[in-house]
Amino acid sequence: MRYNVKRSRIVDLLKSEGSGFDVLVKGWVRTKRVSKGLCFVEINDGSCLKNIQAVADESMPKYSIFANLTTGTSVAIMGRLIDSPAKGQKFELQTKDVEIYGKADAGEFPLQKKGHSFEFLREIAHLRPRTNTFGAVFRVRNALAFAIHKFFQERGFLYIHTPIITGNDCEGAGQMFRVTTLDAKSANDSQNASDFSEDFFGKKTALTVSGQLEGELVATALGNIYTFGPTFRAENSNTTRHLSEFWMIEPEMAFATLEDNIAIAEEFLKYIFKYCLENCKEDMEFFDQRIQKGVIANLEGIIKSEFTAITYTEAVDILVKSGEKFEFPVKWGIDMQSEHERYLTEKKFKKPVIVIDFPKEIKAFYMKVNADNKTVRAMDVLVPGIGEIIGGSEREDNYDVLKSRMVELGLNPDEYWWYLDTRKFGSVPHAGFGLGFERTIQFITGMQNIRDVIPFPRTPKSAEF
RNA sequence: UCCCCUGUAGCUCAGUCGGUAGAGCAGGUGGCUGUUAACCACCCUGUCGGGAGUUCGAAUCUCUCCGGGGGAGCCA
Repeated sequence: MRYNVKRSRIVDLLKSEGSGFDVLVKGWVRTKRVSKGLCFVEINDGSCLKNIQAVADESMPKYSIFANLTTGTSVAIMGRLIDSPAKGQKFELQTKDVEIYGKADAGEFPLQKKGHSFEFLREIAHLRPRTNTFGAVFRVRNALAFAIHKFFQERGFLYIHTPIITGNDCEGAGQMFRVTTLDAKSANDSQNASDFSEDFFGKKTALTVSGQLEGELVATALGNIYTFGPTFRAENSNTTRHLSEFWMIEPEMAFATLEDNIAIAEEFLKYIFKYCLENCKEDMEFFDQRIQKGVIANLEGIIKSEFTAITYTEAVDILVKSGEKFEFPVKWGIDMQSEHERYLTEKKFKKPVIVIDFPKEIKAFYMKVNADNKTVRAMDVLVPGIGEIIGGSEREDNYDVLKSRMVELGLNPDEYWWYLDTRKFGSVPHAGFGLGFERTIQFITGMQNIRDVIPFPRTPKSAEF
């Protein structure tokens, strides 16, 4: 179809100031309704949640083509944008011409006009972006990614790319995916013989479980940095909160303490929530109505509230005195279970809670040890429904303490010589945290399963598409 | 990895005491001048997840394998 009109995005047409002019729309047929000599076709082009309704009657030259369009067909519609005479939409297209790009057989196309279960849609992940819910999810995902960059860029943080293939094993953050060019058998042999000289990198390598250590190296030169990239965990986790491949944001700040870390985490979360509410209004209303009632009010409440920060010791105290019957009894020194986090965020405080100063035994080697020599300067930001959304800490900046912590936890300091060097040469106090990108999308949208906030989820036994 | 639930038409699901399967939607055909998950009528649709067993007879009971979901652990 050749016209002097440029393709318009539906989002722009529906916001149009006036009407009565010709426009060209390209998209996919969502639904169709036919009466005698009159047909309504709704087109969606992904630019927004709403469809635009195209109307034609028998006087339109290509009416039979128009009236025979089926759900899923890709089309170009040329027509006049008019004020709709019927209720339900402000504007509609009075169709003058139609062209089919690609048909979609009505008997075969799996997406119907009606709602589908998310389980079913996961099996057709290649087509699910064409649904209302997933269109909205991916638009919010995009906005959130942009908001994160915007937040850090406005504050002078530099976006740093840390490696995806990493040579330092046993980072302690979880099981790692091996990266090798050896065939499966010799890779296994090598594992036992710990001989990787034949392998591509000449050493044992894996996909990163965190960019933090490398992030620290750069932060101790450039000041404030952040990473935003894919992260991989080979854990056999089967939950609504875990993926084998997910995206993580890790800011790292030189000359910063745990208190600075807490302040920036709170400001950050409020900023990105606000950005999504303001820039994805229509999609957020959809989530509020159809996915989880109250998500908008919940986010608005959080933006206005002040986060509560309590120490681990205080948290244990609250839990012990709560009178709740927990499956895992609470006592100082244990790691907090989901049920404990839930109690704090959902019952006790009913908002995000920051827990700090955890026992050093249950936290990572790089966290700064407090003066009491029992706890470390860690922080977990817990939110209702999801649990831990941010995990961070002030880092141990004392060379000797860090080295002995590594030994305590069974790590070989020689393998981290480059990390230790930052404490040897011009060491500075510094802090940072990690934010799970998908968990944040879950929290914002109210989507229950993490597999439904990433286009093509990777989970144990599942890597189709 | 552990615990629980689940698998019936393309989708969502019903199927009682064990007697060989059904509804809505989708799809097809026809009808209807403005529909909004349009409506009305008619038509089509099944290795009841696979295998084995109990039984005269299994969607239904038992065992087993596979898939899916939820919870837990691990974590973000």
